Amino acid sequence: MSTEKTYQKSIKTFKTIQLEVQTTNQVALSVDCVIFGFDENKLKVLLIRSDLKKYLSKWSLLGDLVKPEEDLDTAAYRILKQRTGLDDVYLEQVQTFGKVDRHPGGRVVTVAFCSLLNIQHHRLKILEHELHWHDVETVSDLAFDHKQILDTSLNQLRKRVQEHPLGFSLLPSKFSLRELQNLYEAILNTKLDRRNFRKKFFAMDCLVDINEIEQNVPHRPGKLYKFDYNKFEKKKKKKWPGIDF
Amino acid sequence: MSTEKTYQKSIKTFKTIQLEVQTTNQVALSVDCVIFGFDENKLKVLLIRSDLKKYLSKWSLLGDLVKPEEDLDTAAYRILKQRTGLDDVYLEQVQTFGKVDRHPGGRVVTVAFCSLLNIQHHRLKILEHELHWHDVETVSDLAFDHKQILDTSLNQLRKRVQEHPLGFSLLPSKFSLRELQNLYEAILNTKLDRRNFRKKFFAMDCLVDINEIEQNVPHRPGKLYKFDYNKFEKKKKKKWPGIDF
DNA sequence: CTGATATTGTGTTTATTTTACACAATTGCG
DNA sequence: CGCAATTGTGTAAAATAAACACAATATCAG
Repeated sequence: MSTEKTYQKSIKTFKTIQLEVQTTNQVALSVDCVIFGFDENKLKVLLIRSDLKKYLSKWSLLGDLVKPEEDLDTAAYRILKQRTGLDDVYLEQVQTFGKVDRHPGGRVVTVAFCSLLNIQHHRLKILEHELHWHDVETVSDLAFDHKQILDTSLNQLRKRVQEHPLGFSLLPSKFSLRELQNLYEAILNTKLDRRNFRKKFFAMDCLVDINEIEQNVPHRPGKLYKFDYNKFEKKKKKKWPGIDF
Repeated sequence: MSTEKTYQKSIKTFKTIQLEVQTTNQVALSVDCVIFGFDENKLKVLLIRSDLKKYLSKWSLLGDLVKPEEDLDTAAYRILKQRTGLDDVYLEQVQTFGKVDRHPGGRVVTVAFCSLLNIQHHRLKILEHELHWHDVETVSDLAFDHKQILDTSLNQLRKRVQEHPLGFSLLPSKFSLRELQNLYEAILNTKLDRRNFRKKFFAMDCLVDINEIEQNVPHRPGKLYKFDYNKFEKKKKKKWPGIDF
């Protein structure tokens, strides 16, 4: 069942239970997943059409109520699995949004999760629903407070991707350095110096040359690499405390 | 399932759904505050004795259920106000903890907040309750999953304090450079080079010399400074995107 | 009041990291 | 076979971070 439908269901009964809620101090709790992808050199986010009356025709994040016997991250993984068929993706809690009036149907506190996945691997299940990948740079006007949640998640992603090797989840297992750079430029929304970028990653010694090259490019083809997590771990610098204002 | 179908179902099974919503889609939500202080050159955390039977004699964070008409941060501020009498402290959401079995009394999801306050200013109200400041380095064996919450909060504090001028909330408004360095060393649990530390802060141009010196120290007294947030904002470096593995 | 003790205040040198930048080599295509 | 596009490569300059020592000033003990 989609988030919206579940929401609706609980909303229908909201007024009746409101008194009870107030006396028991309980609230509805949901999880919303900000699912990032990378395609056509753009950072994308996966959205679904809201079927809530108030938000008719608006797009929203993928979410659902948390079940009573379900951990938060379990709920997030469940949503990912239901929507994309995937269960081995990167997933991380972002923040919790709990403004009293954030949901038109009543008090629903939501825990936002961020996940990264490779669009190429999961095209199939997407078309079944009213699901679409949206260019993050042009998204606006989402349902609920989902724009705020997206912005927060994107900011966090920008920060974390500079310190942790998250980006590789968004790429095919074989990739060229140009693709890698395009990814970073898309996430950070900036231009990076090509030579320094290459130098940085080669110095990390975490890219394995697999002796293949790009195919069907109208120019000199680049070499393909894969990411070696173990090598990365060994080489990454231990950041010891300084002040970095 | 279509919206219409959902609607019909909710009508037909109204009472069932009402019960279901109440028992399956709602959880208790609490806020726990990790309140850091700084005294005797140690980083401290404010804890209260748990009154839960299962956790008798154990210490726990300061928390309370979120009220149905209360925003999350409002709840956190309320707890701070109740416990310390303070309402102008630094407060930031850390993370949400929602393991199904984290609370022995049933499902309680908790949103952790971190706050920083100056112990000197708030000694008075502390003694009224079973409240104590504990050295963070030696805390262990807290009630619930509060040790995990503390660890997570401390890690986040360590990270943020290196990028933002949070530390000043923990100091008196007038402080010596030695006190400032002791604070950073306590938070980061490390030793810093004194000359480089001073150089760093003076280069930031955010410390105002107030022409006073320490009193009653058995050695050459240091000058006292106060922190100027506006100057800090102007001077802080714009961190432009790089990769920093 | 004098010497012992403790800590402040201060600059320079070296090493490391980051930035800026240009040209030859390889492929596809017409 | 020449044109267009992009890869692959290195070095010099600039900025930042790290290491490090000694004179000045206060309290305290006698």
